[in-house]
Amino acid sequence: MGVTIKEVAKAAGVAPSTVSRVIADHPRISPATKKKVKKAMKEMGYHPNANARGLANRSTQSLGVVMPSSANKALQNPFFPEVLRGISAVAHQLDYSILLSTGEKDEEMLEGVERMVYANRVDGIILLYSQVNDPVLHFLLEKDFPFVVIGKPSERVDEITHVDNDNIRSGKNITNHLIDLGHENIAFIGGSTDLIVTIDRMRGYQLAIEEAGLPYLEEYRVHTEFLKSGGSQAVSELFNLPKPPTGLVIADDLMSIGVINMLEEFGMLVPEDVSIVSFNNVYLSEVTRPPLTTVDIHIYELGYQAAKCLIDKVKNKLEPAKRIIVPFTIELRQSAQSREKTLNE
Amino acid sequence: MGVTIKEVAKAAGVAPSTVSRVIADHPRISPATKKKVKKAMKEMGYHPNANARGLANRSTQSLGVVMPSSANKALQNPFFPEVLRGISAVAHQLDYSILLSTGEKDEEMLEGVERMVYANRVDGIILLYSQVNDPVLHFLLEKDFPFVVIGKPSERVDEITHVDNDNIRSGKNITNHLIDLGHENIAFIGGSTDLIVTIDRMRGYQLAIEEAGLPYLEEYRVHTEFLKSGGSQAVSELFNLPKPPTGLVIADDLMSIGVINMLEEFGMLVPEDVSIVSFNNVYLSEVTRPPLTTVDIHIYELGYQAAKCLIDKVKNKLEPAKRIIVPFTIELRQSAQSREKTLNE
DNA sequence: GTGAAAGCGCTAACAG
DNA sequence: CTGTTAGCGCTTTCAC
Repeated sequence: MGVTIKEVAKAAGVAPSTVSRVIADHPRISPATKKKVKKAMKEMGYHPNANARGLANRSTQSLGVVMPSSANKALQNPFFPEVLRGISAVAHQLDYSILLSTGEKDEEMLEGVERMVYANRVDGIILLYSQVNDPVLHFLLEKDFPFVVIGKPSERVDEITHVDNDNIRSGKNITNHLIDLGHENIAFIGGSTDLIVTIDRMRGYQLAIEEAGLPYLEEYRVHTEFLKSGGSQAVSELFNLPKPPTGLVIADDLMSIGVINMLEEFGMLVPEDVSIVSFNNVYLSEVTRPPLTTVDIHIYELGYQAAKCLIDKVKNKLEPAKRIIVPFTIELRQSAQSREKTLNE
Repeated sequence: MGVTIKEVAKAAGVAPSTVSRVIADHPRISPATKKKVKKAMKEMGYHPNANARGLANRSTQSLGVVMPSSANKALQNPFFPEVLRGISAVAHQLDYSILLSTGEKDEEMLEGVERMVYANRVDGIILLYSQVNDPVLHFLLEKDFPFVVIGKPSERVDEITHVDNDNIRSGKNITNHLIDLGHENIAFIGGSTDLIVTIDRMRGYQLAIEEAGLPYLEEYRVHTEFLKSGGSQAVSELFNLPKPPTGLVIADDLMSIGVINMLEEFGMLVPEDVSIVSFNNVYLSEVTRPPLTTVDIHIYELGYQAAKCLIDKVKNKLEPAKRIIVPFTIELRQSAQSREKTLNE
């Protein structure tokens, strides 16, 4: 095994506790011994043992990150690597490790989180999703374990630190963009209504539609699992309505790509026949054809802020619950065009 | 903090070591005490402390997973979540945790791995990529730390346990598919030649081309960073050649999607004007338009096998180096069609 | 400013 | 089969 603190101590001619103090950058230590010890550490290639440290001061310097269940294909959404990038950045900077947890089924996920918490493997946890009635959330709440969620918690919003976008407002804004382009029949396509993000974005859509005095129709709202076979049917039904939509608000870029391809199969072009706007601005949305008009939610920043909040919270149990709203911007690209143009073609 | 082994011992009226034995499922322990202890554990909500365990028996029950640097957009490739799924599956099953490491720059990545190793945070490491002259690989080799790579190591192939596909053969097969379809001018588009996977797939392409007596031309080989702006130019040059290709072998599905869109910009359709085949069979390749003819490399299985190998190796330092080749299959879809058809249209 | 000693929670001989 | 006794490597009072 590696060099231990004792060996360093002996080599430097001091006590182990002194070496420990040097590691911790203790104030009351003479520059001379400090230098001496540091030299010995370097020469011997000393590195503190995380386990021993953790055991001695009941902390782990690591953060748990919980991805959603991989049962659906949602995990393949580039959202996750991107948010991980943000988390990693601060973790690396502040010398934290990242423990990843996911699972095929919901039950497996809970098990994973329980293990992290019970075994004392992490100091805190970041939830990369938010859905109604989440057993993981309940568990964390019950154990009073430090955690933050990316997205808006489905309950106890004021007691749970979370980092989110204003999805209602962005939903409203992006829908308004379609309205400004002259569209009057605008449908909404989103994923599971168990996800808070879907709910919020649809709510924004609703607000814009109603404020503009346009019809907020049941038939205009489609909820389908990401790109599943059933999705194709749902979308086709939309276009068999007496008044098919000319504009689509879609809750996720990846879904948009799927929908665009479905539409093409039905012989409809985007944006010539139907305009599409969506959310996230993942990298793909820029290089797909047509490039997507989409809400940039600044995924990296979501991860970055969440990690910072969590570390604050971990270091100070009394840190109050915070809500951080990361601003969004709208990327205008080619998937949406004016209704006029649509008609003239 | 949580319940300790001592408290359980006292409650069950046995010694701590007995409790420890029960936890470890030690053979020589009477069913009676075993039951008694288990009952106490359950009642008190006991969970062993991972740190203390690790410290006492110098092991961590966790695996480090190293993703490539996030400097380029490669991280957004659905390959990674998918391979993580495979790793997670066995990790969960065998009660291992997953420590994730990545970094913006190469240097940061090395730092991350060093920390994992030096601080004794992981028992072994999985490298999710393989490139030439990788400092991380060198470090691991030098420290003689247990690790496996997914892909083919750039050096010391026989000494390093790795899980890979036969990328040369798959490259050859899929190129042959294009040849069988009657294509004679076939180009190759791949990412960085620092990546072994690119090299192998191109090599397969070369073999097929040469075996068929077709021209293996310098101008037919394009290496471009994934979907970068430069990529567009490189691709356009390809089609300004005196004999532009009618078939494209592309080293990665995501790249294919980018290329298809570029081509469309130039007014060329896939597969009508040019046929495309590629690799990985990520979920997107099935729902994109056209669906991609691609090599299914069984990503999940790669992760699954890698994790198993690593755990074997961790448990038994003497485990010999292995090479596991995960078989590939070819998914025939619509992005490639016969040269005849191409001409007739 | 530094050392001695106790202990974090668990495991692993060694006895018996 | 089970209890006793040492630690694993580090931190942290408490003295000096």
